[in-house]
Amino acid sequence: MASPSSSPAPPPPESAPLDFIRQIVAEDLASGKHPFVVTRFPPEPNGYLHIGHAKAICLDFSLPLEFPGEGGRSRCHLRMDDTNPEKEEVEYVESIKEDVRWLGFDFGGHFYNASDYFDFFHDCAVHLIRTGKAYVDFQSPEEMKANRGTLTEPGTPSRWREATPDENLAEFARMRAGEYPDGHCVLRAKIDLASPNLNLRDPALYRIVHAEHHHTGNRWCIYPMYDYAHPLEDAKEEVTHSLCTLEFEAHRPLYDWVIANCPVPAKPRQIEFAKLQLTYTLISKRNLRRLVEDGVVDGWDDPRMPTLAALRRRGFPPAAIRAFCQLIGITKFHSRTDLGLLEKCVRDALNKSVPRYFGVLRPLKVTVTNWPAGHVEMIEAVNNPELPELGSREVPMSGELWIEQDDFMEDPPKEFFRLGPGREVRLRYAFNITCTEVIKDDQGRVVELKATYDPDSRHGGRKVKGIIHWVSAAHARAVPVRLYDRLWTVEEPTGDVAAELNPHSLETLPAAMVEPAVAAMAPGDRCQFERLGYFIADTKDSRPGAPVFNRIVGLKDSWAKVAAKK
RNA sequence: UGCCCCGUGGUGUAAGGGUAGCACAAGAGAUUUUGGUUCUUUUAGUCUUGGUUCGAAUCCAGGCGGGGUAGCCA
Repeated sequence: MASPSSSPAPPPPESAPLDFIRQIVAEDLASGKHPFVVTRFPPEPNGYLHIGHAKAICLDFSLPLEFPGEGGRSRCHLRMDDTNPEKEEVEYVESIKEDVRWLGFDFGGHFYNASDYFDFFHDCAVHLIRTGKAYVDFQSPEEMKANRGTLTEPGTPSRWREATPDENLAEFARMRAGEYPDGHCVLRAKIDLASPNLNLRDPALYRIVHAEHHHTGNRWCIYPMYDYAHPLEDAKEEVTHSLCTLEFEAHRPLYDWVIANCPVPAKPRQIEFAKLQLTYTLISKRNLRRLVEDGVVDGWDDPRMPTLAALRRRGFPPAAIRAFCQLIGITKFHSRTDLGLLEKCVRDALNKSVPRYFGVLRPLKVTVTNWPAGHVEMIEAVNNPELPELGSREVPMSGELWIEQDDFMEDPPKEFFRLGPGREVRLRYAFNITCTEVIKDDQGRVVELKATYDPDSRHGGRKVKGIIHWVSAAHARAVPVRLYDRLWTVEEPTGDVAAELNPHSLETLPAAMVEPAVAAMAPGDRCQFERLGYFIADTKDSRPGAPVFNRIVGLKDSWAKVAAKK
């Protein structure tokens, strides 16, 4: 399938100051604590990756590029954290791989599944039981919760807490053998029921789940909990720096406890950073799932979604997302980044890479009354003023044109530089025209303009302030265009669809008029429609010779700002 | 309510005892056959109160504010 081009992440510039995580990594390398670094990106295959994951991916995968270490052995693993058979599906695994590759990162042969370590987890559990550090608890979930205590009071021990290692070993074997139904008992760590950190009040290590696992099938009916499995996964892979988001901070003592009490080949260090939040955007998987299931959007890859699949389809270049992630930095405090910064990164990437064409979104007919009947003139137009090597093309010009409705005002203010009755503007790369007549329909709507052109203005002519784009009506091709806007109307959406959803997040224009060259664009091709914005031929809905366009992002529009002030 | 983490221009972030810097946004101007791009420029900040120090955004204490945390989710 055609997919908007990807490009590998280049080695990063060595100018930016180091964030606190990079400082730690640099120190660990300098001190000789580690000869090279190993990181990992460990998504749970239960949904699609989103822009928040991109922040983590860029961090995890950039570190080995920035700190190659001894013999260039630094690396980043891609690992499916698939310890919950009830939530995970194999189809997500492929989309996750695709998204990581699309972002420009290479995990080489370092693709792993936590479920490949199930035997190891089991052996460690047996070790914990033997050393008296874990026990099988038959309390119901409700009892366990009640006996966990409160924020101010310690928990009370389960009556199974003092069972002997042999008894626990036997019970754990029964759990594993499938002798008990779901929820009948759990394996718990024996740590400290009075700990001020609730995570240390004898946390569950294993639960019984009789469910088929997408990767291990029916081999297991007990599954490890995140807090137990994750440190073991990291240690197994000899990860040096295990980076995760802030909500796992309180879990770190448990992470360290597992590492300290199990026979592991390495001692990874967990470091937490703040997850990404964006204005006008809801990122959490739970919310995205709801939008999809409720039909608010048209699937996980609806271009209004913040999933990587959607951003790809929307036309965001991976390099822009990488640049964005580098710009926002890594910290430990909660913040919310301006969505405009992401869009700015997208514009920057596209400005310097993509050809320009003429396209008229909302066409208004202009008849040039003094144009020689039937005459067609080929006009040379530059493909990208930033990239002279992209050359130029010829655009046909005739006496009947489409221009943008927004480029005409019947009663324009003085700061409006475009067309109005009696006003003169330049048709970009072509001629100056002067509006001589405004034709309206029964309801008083402007339906056509008549104008005269200045034949001497082919390569200059009178200097005018307004320059507009245009398309020859006889040569124009009609294409569907979708204009996307932010999904939410408030800076910090809560997910209240009725109150906060942007009713104009998608506007579909069935027939925009574009110059002939545009019709030849292949799915995934991007361009700028001059003066309007950047567009991509949709990879899903385009047909050969009949592209359907998505607006990636609009151009900066300083006229809109002036107009808004009035 | 306990414990833990965190507070720097509007926003995102540097500086980790010695000139508060950068980017985005906003404003002004220049250039421009895209009201784009580019360039110049202006505005604007260390939560608070004490303490240590010749000197504190930085170290210490209290306060205030924000966040996390009591799944057999991750």
